Amino acid sequence: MTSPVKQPVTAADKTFYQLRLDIVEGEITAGSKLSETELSTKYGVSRAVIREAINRLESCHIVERKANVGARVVALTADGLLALYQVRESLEGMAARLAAKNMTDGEINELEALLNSHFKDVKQGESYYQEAGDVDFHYRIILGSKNKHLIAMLFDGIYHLVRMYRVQLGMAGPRVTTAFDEHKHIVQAIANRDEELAEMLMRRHIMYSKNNIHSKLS
Amino acid sequence: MTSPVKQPVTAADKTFYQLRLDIVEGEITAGSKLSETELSTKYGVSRAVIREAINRLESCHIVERKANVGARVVALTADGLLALYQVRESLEGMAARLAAKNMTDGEINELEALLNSHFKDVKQGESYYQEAGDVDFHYRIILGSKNKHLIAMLFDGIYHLVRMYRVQLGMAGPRVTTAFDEHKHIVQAIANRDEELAEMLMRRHIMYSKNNIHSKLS
DNA sequence: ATTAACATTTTTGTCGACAATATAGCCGTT
DNA sequence: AACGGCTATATTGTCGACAAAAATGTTAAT
Repeated sequence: MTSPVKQPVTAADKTFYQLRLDIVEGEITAGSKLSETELSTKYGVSRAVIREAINRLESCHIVERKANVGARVVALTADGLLALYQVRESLEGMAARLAAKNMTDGEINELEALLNSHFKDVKQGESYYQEAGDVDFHYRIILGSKNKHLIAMLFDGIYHLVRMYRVQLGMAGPRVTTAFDEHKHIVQAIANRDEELAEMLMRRHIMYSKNNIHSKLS
Repeated sequence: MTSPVKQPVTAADKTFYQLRLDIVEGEITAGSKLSETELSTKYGVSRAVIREAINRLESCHIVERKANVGARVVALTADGLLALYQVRESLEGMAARLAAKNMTDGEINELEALLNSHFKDVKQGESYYQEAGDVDFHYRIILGSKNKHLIAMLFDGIYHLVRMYRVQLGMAGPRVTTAFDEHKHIVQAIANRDEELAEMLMRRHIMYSKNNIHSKLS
């Protein structure tokens, strides 16, 4: 299988990834203006590649641009986070449904193995599960949907924005113990090829996550 | 209310809209290669603006680009259409749910009025309902969700692709008579603020549409 | 005849400069 | 002092040219 994370080949690619990283990780602060000339000197490339990178960031809804004025990093608001999670609930719910339909038995076995390894970590009190494990879990289910559009929307769009909120509003990772059980039930539904249940459980899982985060904001 | 269809201001904007139109309407045939120099002479603009237009088309998944090779218009396949409708079912279902929650009473009244005017047209055997009416109906519900991401994904992404399939695979418009009843029930659910039902009916409505189209393909 | 390597040509990627537009500051008027 | 218009300045939009990479065509060797 070809890795879904394609590595940059052109300068505009590299600049795009770097710029996105710097924004998501908060080095370039939310709401700030993106000056093309300034960035071109900072990243050591021409204005043309900066423009292309900014255009792509605009398509991801990470920056907003006004014609003849310039681009700004999006502002982070509670409403924005809510809207994001509404979309995520919808798309990942569908992803779980399609995964129950389209994942191979081998892929499901791998998913179960992944979950077992997480279980051991959680039991030992390790924090590994906190970030990468959760992402990996959702990652595989989304890929398991085998739906190109779904995969692109979530990986290229939603996930970076969600991470941006997580990092910059200083939220902790996913709720470790309870989330693990939810993951377990989702995998069970997928293994049983129960599309309806898989979607429903995934949606509830994300709703819980949303409520958890929303409570920390207000 | 400010119109959600923003008009082009810069040359790159205009070229992007024109190019998208030419592709969706089939003047530039699906699967064909997009030569930057060729297009720049054809549209009478510099290669830079063509490049920007192509980049934006790539973000919409209307063209695919390989680094150092070029861009091609996407190929239309039955699987691709299926994937599209899966996403559409998910997103528009959520849009209906959110519309039931967030639309104002005034907006709902307008929606009902729109449906009534369609009803008269359908009764008189007019074909107005065929295309624009259906689009307008879905349009308003999506806007009624008040969710920025949802609106952008559907309007900028999915809808143009769906139309591209419709036009180029020579499908007729929506199923007039039965679809009308489905629309009516969806509006009823929204007027009753029944989020659950609104989502479910919208999903079924799109599923029927998918099945209708899929049967014509095979 | 097929293949491999090389040279040629075409196409994309990148750059710096110019043109057009918006922003900011200044001046004069009321 | 406040407001309106004007000028200056800075930033974005567009262009043509150069560099780099891939595709094509040609030649030579097996």
